Amino acid sequence: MRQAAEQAAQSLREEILSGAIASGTRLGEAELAGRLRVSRTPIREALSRLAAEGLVELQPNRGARVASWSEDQLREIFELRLRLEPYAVRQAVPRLGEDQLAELDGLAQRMLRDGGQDLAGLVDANRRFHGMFIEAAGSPPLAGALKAVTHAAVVHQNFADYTPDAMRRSLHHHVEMVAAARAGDGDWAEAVMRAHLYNARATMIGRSG
Amino acid sequence: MRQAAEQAAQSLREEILSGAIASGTRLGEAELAGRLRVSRTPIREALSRLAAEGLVELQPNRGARVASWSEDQLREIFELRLRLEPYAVRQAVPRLGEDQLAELDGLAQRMLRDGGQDLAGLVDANRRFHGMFIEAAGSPPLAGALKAVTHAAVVHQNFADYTPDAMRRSLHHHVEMVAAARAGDGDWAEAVMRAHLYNARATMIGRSG
DNA sequence: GAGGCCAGGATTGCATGCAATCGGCGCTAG
DNA sequence: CTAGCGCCGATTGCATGCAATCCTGGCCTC
Repeated sequence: MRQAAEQAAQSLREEILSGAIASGTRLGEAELAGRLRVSRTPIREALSRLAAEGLVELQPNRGARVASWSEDQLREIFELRLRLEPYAVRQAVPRLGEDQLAELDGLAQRMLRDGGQDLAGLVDANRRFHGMFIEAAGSPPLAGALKAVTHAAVVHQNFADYTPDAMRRSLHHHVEMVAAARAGDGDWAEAVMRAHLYNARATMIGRSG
Repeated sequence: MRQAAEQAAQSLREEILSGAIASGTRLGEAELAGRLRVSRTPIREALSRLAAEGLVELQPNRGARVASWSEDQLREIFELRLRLEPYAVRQAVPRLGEDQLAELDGLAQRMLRDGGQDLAGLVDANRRFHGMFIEAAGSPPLAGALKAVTHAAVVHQNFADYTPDAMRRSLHHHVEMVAAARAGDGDWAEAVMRAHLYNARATMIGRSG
């Protein structure tokens, strides 16, 4: 996987994770090849990878579709995030530099100020916020496991379902997490992340899926 | 990923997970294509997937190598297994049928009887043993996360480093886990798995890597 | 009128060919 | 004798072509 294929994979990943391509959408090789201006070979390679990451589902001789999740699976995904992501945050806190803290702060403030008006922007900022902690934890295996779990649709469908109260709580959690990180208090940050995820899970489970 | 590519991926996975191909080994596309009797295209697709799974490392224009792990990463991998695998066992226990219990029992007994003489056989049986619990947990996201974490070399290098005492404990843990599962006692099984992993980790950390 | 079947078009799966890049070796200069 | 440069074989990356499979619609049969 290199240049063209890598780029194609990244583009698709981005589009799926941001919600630009809906769950269940069919992904034809020829169509993608035309759209991304490469031949089908790198497209196939990209789809292969995304399938291994769990973002798309491949059916033999029947092409690829953007993956979708049942409510049970979403519940399970939160269970796993609860076991991994607070841990990741704890590991990350002592490793965050001033640059990263500033960026996290910026993201948290921006999300809070916008208040969930711009849903697409929120999804993206939220993804980057969580991603930065995972990255900063500095453990490829941990990052891999979380990538296998933290799927787009979760984050995305999620925000669409938030009540105003849940949304407010969520946005304030981000800010609090940055404060904890800046204070160098891993316990605190970990606890906030845990609360953050329970809040998200409750929102999700009470409703559709 | 379908027929030839799928088969190639499975073959390679098997060879890597069983330790037949050592960590760091170079995987040339042409060589693999010749050995597995397919063209380079499905090989490339297979390597792509295995890279996403973390079993091989792809360097642009420089081919693929079987992944290897630093001691820090191995430590981290155990940390993650400890967070996921006991949970998986707990979920699995109430879902195990008589057939599966019998198979688990057979594996545990066989490993115990052999006592670590046949290292390759042990690695394989151990992999199947753990895999059955993960499978039985019935959660694709959990299985995915654990796959991203439970790499071959870990299990493999591991057994090679076991002291006789640690080996004995490990093999008895398997038997005890089956007893717990048969008793339908998820708490028990979970606790045994936790002990099992701590035992493995201690073995690994005290020594090289 | 409904259900099954067959043909045509579309799509995937794989093999092959060619351009681009990399690594190793020998050559030259200092 | 050593360090740096450039060429050449080897390998990867991608595009294209062809065979196999699948889906869709229209038709025939009951």
